[in-house]
Amino acid sequence: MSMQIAITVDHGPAALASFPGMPWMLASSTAGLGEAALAQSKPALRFTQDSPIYDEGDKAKLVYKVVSGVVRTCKFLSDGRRQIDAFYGAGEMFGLEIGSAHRLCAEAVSDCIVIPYHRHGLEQLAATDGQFARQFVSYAMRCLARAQDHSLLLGRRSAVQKVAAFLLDLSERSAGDDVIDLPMARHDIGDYLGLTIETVSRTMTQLERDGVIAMPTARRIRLSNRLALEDLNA
Amino acid sequence: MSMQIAITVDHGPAALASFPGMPWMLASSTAGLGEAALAQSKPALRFTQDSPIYDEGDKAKLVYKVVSGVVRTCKFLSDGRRQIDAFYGAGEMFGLEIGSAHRLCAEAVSDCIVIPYHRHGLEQLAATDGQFARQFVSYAMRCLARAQDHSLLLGRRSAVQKVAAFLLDLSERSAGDDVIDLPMARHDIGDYLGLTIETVSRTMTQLERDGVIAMPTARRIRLSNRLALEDLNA
DNA sequence: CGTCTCCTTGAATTAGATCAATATGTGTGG
DNA sequence: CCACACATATTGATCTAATTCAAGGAGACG
Repeated sequence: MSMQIAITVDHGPAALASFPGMPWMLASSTAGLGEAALAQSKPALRFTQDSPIYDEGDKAKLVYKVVSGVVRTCKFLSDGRRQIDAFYGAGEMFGLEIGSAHRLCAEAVSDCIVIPYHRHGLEQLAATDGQFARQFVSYAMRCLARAQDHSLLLGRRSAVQKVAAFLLDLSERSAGDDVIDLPMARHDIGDYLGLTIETVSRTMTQLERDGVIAMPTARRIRLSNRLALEDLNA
Repeated sequence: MSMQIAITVDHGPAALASFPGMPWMLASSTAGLGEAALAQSKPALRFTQDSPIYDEGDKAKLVYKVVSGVVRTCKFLSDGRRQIDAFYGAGEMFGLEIGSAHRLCAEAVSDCIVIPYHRHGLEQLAATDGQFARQFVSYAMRCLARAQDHSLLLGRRSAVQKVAAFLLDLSERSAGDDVIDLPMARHDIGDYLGLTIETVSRTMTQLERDGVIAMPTARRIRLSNRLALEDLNA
């Protein structure tokens, strides 16, 4: 079911600035100039778990920012298998494209709220505001760095190394907390790491047996031995 | 051996514009404004096969454009294994970073000539010239798209699919020619696709047996049945 | 003509996938 | 609150694609 309800959310400058871990523009620099105009371009949208936000090939007229929840971008193969390209959490942007169409699809991992912006508006703003444009580039380059790291992970690492890196990455994203609440299912983790759910599960129980992590519940992970996790990836 | 000789090459606007398949700026838009200033910032450099251009962690003060030959960017793991992130051919740029240091190392796949530009100069130009800045973003986004495709390839494809996709990509880069002259060794192909040299070799001979490709020599591939190759990836 | 590097091929091994079953929730209606 | 259905997660038993280990070829170059 593709539940998509337009709701009213305060997303003026103040609200935007309050999102934690803001990785991108719209936070500080352009609070005066573009912010207001852009923020009011569209109401926030709510998506229920697993509902599509846009599909591969859809016209890419909007760019999104996550307010709450988690979004995944992915591609499907003809045989139904899926590769998840990235997860996006609160404050992160997704959906920006170089061409006219989306190259990946986006789906709600959990129930989530996102704010859509007109891509055209962003581009115009970037064209007139130099500082904004620089943040634009910076954002793209950071995405690129992430994608490169992901490639390295997928190409030359064992299942344990992949899972370890994934957990460390998640921990880092939640301010380095040792306890992680996984917003996504094993299936998602597998499709992100290029593994099956069974291998993900087995690997995690093995890490638990080795005392490297603890799993109070399937969705809650405690990094009991962060050093050991880091050592796995060298 | 790290052979790196400064040589004099005509790389003024005319020479630059003549590189085929120019994927980036400096070609058309800024021929008047920034081009001349940037082009004269440094003499072209020659690197011999397998010599390093920069290392992971080096200060990223320069950005490079390939004049001739092929360059690879890669990361090394503690166990000595290597993941090649990308290959860059004539006219392509590499070495642009978001932070102060290079996140990958760059090496000459074949003997090659590259032109270094001052990153600072590019950034300044981007700050003053809107059109240049837009091409800058466009370049970063295209790199991102490539990296995402690469992730998909590494995560969820079999050896044959990887090799097939690689050959098709190479062909596309050389204007869709059915005959490809591989500039890189099997080792490089393996490290790019997340496979061993043996698997790359076996896979290619299998493709040859199936009549999908022909290999007059190890480094020359003819795509005899492009359709079959494309079908492999669906 | 030998040496070195790169490529191919073969046999044995293994990490991870697949197939199949059981467990652990989690929400629903009685 | 319990019983049931349904999702998601774990665990076990094979199977297989790709790696690893080990020889041979085939060019390139002095």
